[in-house]
Amino acid sequence: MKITLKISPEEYKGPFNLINTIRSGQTSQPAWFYKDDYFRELINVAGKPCLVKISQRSCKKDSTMDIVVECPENLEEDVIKARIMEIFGLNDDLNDLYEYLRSDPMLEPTIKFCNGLRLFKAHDVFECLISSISSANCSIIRWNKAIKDIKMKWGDEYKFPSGTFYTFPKPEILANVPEHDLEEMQRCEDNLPEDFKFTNNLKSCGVGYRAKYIIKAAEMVQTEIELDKLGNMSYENAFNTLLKIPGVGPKVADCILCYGYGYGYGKAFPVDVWIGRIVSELYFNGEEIKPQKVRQFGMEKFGEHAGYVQLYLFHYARKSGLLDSLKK
DNA sequence: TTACAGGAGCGAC
DNA sequence: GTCGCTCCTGTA
Repeated sequence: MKITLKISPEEYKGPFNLINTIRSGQTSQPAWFYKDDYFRELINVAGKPCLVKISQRSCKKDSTMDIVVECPENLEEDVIKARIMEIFGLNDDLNDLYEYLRSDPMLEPTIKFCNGLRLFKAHDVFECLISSISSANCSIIRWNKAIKDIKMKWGDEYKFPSGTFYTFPKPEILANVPEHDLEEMQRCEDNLPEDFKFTNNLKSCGVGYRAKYIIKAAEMVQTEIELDKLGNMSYENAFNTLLKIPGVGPKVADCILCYGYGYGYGKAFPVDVWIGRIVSELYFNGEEIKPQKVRQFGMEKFGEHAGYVQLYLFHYARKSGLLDSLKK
């Protein structure tokens, strides 16, 4: 059945820009599929797979969101709305954030370049974990494609009037997929034609050497790591727990806490080379600083706003040309 | 064509 | 604990 609803600017604090939020490359999930003015994704709402389509009328910032939900049975509007509010960071108070950003001359310019940009939270923390592992040492385009490939190959397929969508596979599925084409070949008992292309393995999705990390991560979340409990731990505890997973270092762990769990972990400050260069340029006269120091600096200086500050600094640098100037 | 960019793992110190 | 090499793929 089909449910339509709206979320108006009066329902959240500060501006919201849907396109920028979805396309900002946050590792909670790949960008949603875009067609005919609507961004689309299959979301689990109250245990039901629903196709959620969202459009923000015209390009005007702060404009109302039009939402169409296709789901197998009737769902409370409030439940759907709460889920969407959570995913798009609409419970975060951006007026409060902007007041904070304006108090620092280095951060103040980020506001006009990132207006309405919000944390894009995971709708599936396991997907966020694997997305974040895949993003390491990799471009946004590449890891987005990899995750979409994984969903198509091993996710559950759901057909809706407006198209076919896939869930992110459960850990027990992903833990058992072949790592590379040799392993896939060994598992085939049939007589295959000589020129058969092996494409049902993780490496064929473009994750490269991270394939073995992904499989191991999928195993670990079924045994020693309980993703559901991470959200209730102290930040340090959750961070150290995530570091046990292969392929998860400090940057990836912070991304998972920031985008996967949001709320309590506003102080996570994911540091990649770009954030390192930006922080160095803005606060240390371009002097080279080690990532660990940048992380410590970010967490101490920006406190509970650290996650948003890193998001805003990166996009400000991208759009203002600062990033290009740092490449030289 | 080859060189390099991008985080994390790993072995050497 | 820190250094430097390696992993894979896309891009220049």
